[in-house]
Amino acid sequence: MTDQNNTVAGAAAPAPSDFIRDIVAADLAAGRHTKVHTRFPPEPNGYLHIGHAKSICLNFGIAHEFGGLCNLRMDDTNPAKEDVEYVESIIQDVKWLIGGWADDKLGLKPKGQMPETQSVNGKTDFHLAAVVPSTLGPRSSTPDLEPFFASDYFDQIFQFALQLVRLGKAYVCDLSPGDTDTYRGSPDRPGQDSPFRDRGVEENLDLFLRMKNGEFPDGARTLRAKIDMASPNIWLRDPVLYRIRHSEHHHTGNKWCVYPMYDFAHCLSDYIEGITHSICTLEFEVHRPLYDWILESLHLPRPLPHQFEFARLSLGYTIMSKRKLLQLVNEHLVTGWDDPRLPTISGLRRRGVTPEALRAFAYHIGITKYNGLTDVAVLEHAIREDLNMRALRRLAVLRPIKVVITNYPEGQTEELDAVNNPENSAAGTRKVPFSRTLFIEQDDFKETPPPKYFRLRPGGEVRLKYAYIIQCDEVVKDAAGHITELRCTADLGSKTGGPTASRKVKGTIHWVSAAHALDAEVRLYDRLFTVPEPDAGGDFKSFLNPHSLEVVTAKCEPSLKDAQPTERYQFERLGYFALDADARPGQPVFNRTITLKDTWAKAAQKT
RNA sequence: UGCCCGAUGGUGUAACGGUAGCACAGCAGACUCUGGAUCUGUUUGUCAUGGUUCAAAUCCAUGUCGGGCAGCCA
Repeated sequence: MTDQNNTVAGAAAPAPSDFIRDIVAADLAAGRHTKVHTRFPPEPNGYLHIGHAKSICLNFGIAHEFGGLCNLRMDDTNPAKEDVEYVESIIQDVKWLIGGWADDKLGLKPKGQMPETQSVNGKTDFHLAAVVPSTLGPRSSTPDLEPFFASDYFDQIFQFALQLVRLGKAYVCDLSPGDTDTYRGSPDRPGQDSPFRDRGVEENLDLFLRMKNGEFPDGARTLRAKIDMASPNIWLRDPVLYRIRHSEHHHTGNKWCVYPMYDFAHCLSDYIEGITHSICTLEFEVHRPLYDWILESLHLPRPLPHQFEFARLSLGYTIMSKRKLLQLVNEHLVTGWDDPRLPTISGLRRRGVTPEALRAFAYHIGITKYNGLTDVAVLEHAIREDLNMRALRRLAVLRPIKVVITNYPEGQTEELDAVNNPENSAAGTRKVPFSRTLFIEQDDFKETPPPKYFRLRPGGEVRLKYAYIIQCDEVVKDAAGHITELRCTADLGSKTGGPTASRKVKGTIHWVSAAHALDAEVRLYDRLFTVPEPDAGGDFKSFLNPHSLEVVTAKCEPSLKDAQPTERYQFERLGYFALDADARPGQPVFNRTITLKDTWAKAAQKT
């Protein structure tokens, strides 16, 4: 059943529609499944990025819209590349992204729970059902839950391999890695049968067991499916199912020295968990015949999962390859996996992007089989739209220049009312202190302004937001000719509610009272790369933007001393900012999540 | 020169044989104590050629272009 009232980000948006959801709807309508069950199966060999976010939103979105479940599963069949650090980050990122939206669709399992052996239609079968955190009772009686791990199924997968051998559909091959390559042929040339292809079942069984028992060194033998070495599909040319790896696994320790390959483990993991729709990216399309072959060869008693593929996300001016992201991290070209310049979920979170914005983005880009390049502007729009509604407005000056209001009494201070969020009157107002000496933005004054510039200029007027209209009388410079101070007079009647308050002045600028200003470190981020497709060719690192981070000390209105990490701020006329994890009491650090749209900057640039 | 997949404005997507729509971007204007937000208007598109049909973005054929596949990675 579809639920048309479901929305993506909690915002009023229609339920998404795409070819995969159409298939799910049709399968449900035709009674092929009574309940959808998807899964999100990352390999814990890196942090999740926004491309994974697309997949998470798809898989959990389907579970959400069709009343199903989505299992979180670690696809951990390669001990060499995986680590618990990644497992933990993945759990955190998934929970954060689906929080408040699809928490009740997150399929987990009791900690340590393994698949159960059951009998279905007289056949031995393995199954591991999902548990959803929110469906559990009081906390005291709830078991600890954890994600699924493909490595928890190594026993069952091994049994399935044995079964395949008994059926004469798999054999132990002694070919070296190099020879295996040679025998495989090439895309336009058929392969050759391995000389070990016709080993008897008993010999295969014996050898495979001995592989498992550690009798052979790494790479000495493999277990291979017996399909067709002449198949036009490379993946059907007797693919390797198991390889020998004497190495410790982050989840199973030293229990195993043979590990199943992705193709063998994945379809069986899907089956064990009762997955109905196994959704992955396009590069696995050619693997689908193998996925089906394995499952069908085993004559399994329960309904089989089916694989569907969609195009992975490519986003302008960034990279999505986990290998390359790892390289940036390892070579300290960024501060870590959660560097706010990275497209990782943890980086975006640290930057101040909300899960709602990411979900809205995922909704807007859609799901297809076309490999396109998504304009970053789509992401930026989703972030701005979300932050505009929730951010508290504050006054902060990033690059200060001193202004003295010469007709304002020395030592006097007044508290002016400022609106917290014009999009939401419930956010209320706050007081902002005003005094004789202020800071304004350097950009808001031009000694020789360009055409259509309507900020402050010598002899010109501008409104100070929430305060007075001021006129610039004098520009004070140091010996080197740098402007050190602007001396201005205020129209003392122009304060909000005052007699001349309604005077029309073209420009309104932000300001901070010097005596009351709070210093804050502000990190200004720009795109990490200088070209739209850093991945397209050449050394991606040569396209790194040398100006992707600029750190300034800003002058902030005093209320910002109480800034909260969960809160989002708009520094008026500048952009959206969030408190960074590096902030300490009395030493705020803000990340600029994104600038405000700046049509003036664009117009000024054109000339 | 094998197999698989794809192609709709600048970008991303919808239209499921019957008026080519939406979003972003762009442009123009209105409004504004944020050159923000909001509102209005607007430029631009079915890869090509045939065929089927009263009717084709949609079905068929051929071609062109793009992506993927030769890890004991996932």
